[in-house]
Amino acid sequence: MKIATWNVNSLHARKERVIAFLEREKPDVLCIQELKCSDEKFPDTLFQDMGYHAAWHGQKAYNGVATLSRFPISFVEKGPEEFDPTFGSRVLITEIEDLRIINIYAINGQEVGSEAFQKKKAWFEQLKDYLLRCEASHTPTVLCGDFNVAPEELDVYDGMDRVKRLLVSPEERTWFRSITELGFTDGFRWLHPEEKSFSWWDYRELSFQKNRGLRIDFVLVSPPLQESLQTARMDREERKGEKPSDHVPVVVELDFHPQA
DNA sequence: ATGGCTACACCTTGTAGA
Repeated sequence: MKIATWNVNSLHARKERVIAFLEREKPDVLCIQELKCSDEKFPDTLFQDMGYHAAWHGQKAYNGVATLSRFPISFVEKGPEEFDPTFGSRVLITEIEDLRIINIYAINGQEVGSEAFQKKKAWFEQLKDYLLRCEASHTPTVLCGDFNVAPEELDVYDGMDRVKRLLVSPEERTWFRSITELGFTDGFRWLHPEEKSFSWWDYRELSFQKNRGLRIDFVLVSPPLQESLQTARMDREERKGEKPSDHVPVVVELDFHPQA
């Protein structure tokens, strides 16, 4: 199975790129974040015509997550009960046979110590509560999306201005670890323990050209899937050319076949 | 010290992103 996660920063603005990505990579599953699109405007027929089943949890202007799958989706849950609905459309659960896909878009947090930062903390606690309830560690589960945390120094460009501590603060890294400590393996890091490779670059200050990026997008897998990890990479090409998202897809291949 | 890009909305100015 080839599984990709991509924060597209507006599905409408990125439509052509998403189509081209699906045609080029042919992932079995694509988890999309930051749709910035209401449920009514989600282009489900477009994806149907391309051979993808889709589930989506949209919201006007902000947030929004969608999961596309070449396999039929047998279960859909939007923003499980653990999550405060005022935090926006940020979590979408789908099941493909015995495989559970948890597609997430973490709260950004705006500034360390701010009110939004406290919401980010609460959101991670809610995620942990949900993962415990659904016993994610004991079943084949993929937890992927935009975590808005760069968990290790290897995930941060050299010389980052640490006055701006958001995404790299010790607090946020603790929240990230509280999730991985449930038994999840970071697919990219597991396969590439020394590689400094990023999934996001700021639009400003020629950050991509200078490779001043962060790794904040992840495909995490539960223990039953860890040994099935085959390949993982950042689709860096997606940050080039006209109108890119500020994030690139993370693409992971698993030696796993969903079974009823 | 600030703003720097991009996208969206209550759309020429504010908000949020990361």
